Amino acid sequence: MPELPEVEIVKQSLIKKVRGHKINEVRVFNKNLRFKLQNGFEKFLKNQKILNISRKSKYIIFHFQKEKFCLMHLGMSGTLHVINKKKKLFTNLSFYHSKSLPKKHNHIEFYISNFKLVYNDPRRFGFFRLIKSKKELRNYFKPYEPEALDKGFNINYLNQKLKNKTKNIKNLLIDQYFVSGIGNIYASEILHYSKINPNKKALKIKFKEMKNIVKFTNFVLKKAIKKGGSSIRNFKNLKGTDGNFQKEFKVYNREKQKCLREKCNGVIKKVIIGNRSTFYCNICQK
DNA sequence: CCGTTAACCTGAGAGC
DNA sequence: TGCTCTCAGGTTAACG
Repeated sequence: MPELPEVEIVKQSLIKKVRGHKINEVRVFNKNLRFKLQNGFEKFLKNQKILNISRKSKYIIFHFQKEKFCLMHLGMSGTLHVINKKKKLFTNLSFYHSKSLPKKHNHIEFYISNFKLVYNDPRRFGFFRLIKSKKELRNYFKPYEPEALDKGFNINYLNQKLKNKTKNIKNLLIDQYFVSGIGNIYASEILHYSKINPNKKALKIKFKEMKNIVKFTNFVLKKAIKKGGSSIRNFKNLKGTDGNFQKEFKVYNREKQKCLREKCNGVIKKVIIGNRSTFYCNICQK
């Protein structure tokens, strides 16, 4: 479920909670996630000190000593829960939250200091990947350049790349190999700010519209981070409180409601593009 | 090579 | 209550 802003909030929470700590033990209950956990997963992580946690597009990166890393992708339903050893303190500290400690779908437990970090994922679309060198890390993320917030995602990049693309701009924005970090919610939001119809062919995008895509991608994603991400189901931060950006959606989940653009009398439409729900105003998005 | 579709999974919520 | 149906913030193999 999380897109770049939500993953960023998870990263910030993890830094506060686990940076500098050692992983004492790892227990795996189900290794069949989106991809099967690599052999020796537990052994690789045991006794590793977590030097830092960073984020690239929708990935969390755990940094260990001797240039070892572990990537974590939350897929659609991956959540992390901090559980203190005394059971009564179990529920509050969760990066994603459920009203009580999830009983099902706890697939991995990381024993850290005096608590455990639990990876829960009902749909099992999330995955982990062990990385054994800086070079391997660089290579892994090469196809995901540029990230939406990188300087490389700029007007020149779009100008060069869009002219031979026949597919629609909305599908292109959520294509992680074109630009990484944008998902289904923020693609609709960015295109509304940019006044571009999501069905518009990429090669028909004008120079001025490209400028808007760059500008509003930055604007929307950064504002979403500032607001703590979007909580439309159960996304919570470390303190167990909601993000607030869902209150600022211009189009997402607003089918049949009035367009919020000033002086626009449009009504938000919902269409399916590439199997995903897409929201837009057919008056001000051309 | 490119673009599109279906598949991978489970659970929440709507409608009846 | 309970059944059936649709939908979900992601990724990618397979197809034409």
